[in-house]
Amino acid sequence: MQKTLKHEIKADFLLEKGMPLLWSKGYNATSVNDIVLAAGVPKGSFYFYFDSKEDFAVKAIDKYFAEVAAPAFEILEDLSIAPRERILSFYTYRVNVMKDELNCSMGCLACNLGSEMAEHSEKIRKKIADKEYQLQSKIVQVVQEAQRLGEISNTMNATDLVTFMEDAGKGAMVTMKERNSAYPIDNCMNMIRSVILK
Amino acid sequence: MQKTLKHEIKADFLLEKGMPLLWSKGYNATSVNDIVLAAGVPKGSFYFYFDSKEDFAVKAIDKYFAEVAAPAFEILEDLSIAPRERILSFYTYRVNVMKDELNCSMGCLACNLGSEMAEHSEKIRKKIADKEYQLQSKIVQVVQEAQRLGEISNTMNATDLVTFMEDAGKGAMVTMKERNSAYPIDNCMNMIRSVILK
DNA sequence: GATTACTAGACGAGTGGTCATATTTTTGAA
DNA sequence: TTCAAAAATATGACCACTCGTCTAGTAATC
Repeated sequence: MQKTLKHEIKADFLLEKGMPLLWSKGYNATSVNDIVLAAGVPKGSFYFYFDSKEDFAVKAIDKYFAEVAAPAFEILEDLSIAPRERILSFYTYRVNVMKDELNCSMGCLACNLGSEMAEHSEKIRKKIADKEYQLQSKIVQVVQEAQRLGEISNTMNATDLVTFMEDAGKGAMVTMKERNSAYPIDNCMNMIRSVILK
Repeated sequence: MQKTLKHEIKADFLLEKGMPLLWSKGYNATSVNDIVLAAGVPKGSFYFYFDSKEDFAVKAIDKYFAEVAAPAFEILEDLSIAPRERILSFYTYRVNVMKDELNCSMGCLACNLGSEMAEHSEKIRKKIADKEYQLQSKIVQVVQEAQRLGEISNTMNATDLVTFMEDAGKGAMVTMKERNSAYPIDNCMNMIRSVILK
């Protein structure tokens, strides 16, 4: 089917209304009905704009990285700031976004869907793995730059370091949801600052 | 209802057969039917042994910590090993258990359910938070002991350190599932050894 | 015969997804 | 500029199925 501009705009509207549901309730707990209700659109229209619920989720992940994660990317690329400070500022931004969301309860869409769906949907798993790889590559570049400048010890492999930081952040988000507390991500931030990036 | 021994045994049998499903497929993707089918028990019986599916999950978490996590606890308490080595050995054991499970795809039951259900079921959230707190407390004790002996730097607060390690492990498990690879947990283990516990 | 242990099967609600039909928009020749 | 034909979009009833739960009943035990 040929996709017109109008088609794309309305599909995006569905995504805009449905993404928060997917984000906070997860894949299985969010029904197609919930999504069309939130968007004020008849049920039948959903399948005019998306092949399936799975297709919707994949596109929601795209949108999440394109919109929610985009401002964080910009920080990483701001050459007016020293590399190490850029990374810290990047993480601080992400932490603040998370804290703003509904009492620290939503976490990260990609992380949530990854944990819930990685085993059950290859399409979703691949999309998340792909997007996270892109994100990680950018961070690695900045870390390497910081290492070259001597801002960060260069005894560690940059990829290993970044993987570890990202994983720590992911886990901290899960714990945050389990405890209804911001302590895990604050602690994670402190640790990254004082133990990892030095 | 008065619970007889027989009742308890059969309930435990249901848990034994159902826990792996909950573990690998998650809460929403595991139906009561799946559970009774796996146990070869009539569907109607399920609600004779459990109040609800949620109740089943809570008890499965109990069983998980009591049985799957128990051998790891013993390592932590083995006074014949020096504290720092005890912690490393404790984490190594957990990593190996995870690697054995179905191509690194199952992760940790508590972590999985926490991520999926913390927002939707207060009972499940509390049970997980409670069990993880107990686990964390034990690790903290050993870390403090290692700090007292000078095996680990005592500049960091032990609770913060352990929270960070646990979170890093949790996140590494999610990434492991997303990538179908053991690298994240191996990397996490190396980082704990060479960066955190020193 | 009374009490307890257990179970079959049905219940209503909800699922993702389909489809025939209705409406709107676009098109292009008169 | 008009207007019908064609394409795009909208709609909600409907499908077959699964869900968690419960009730009414059978089987076992005392």
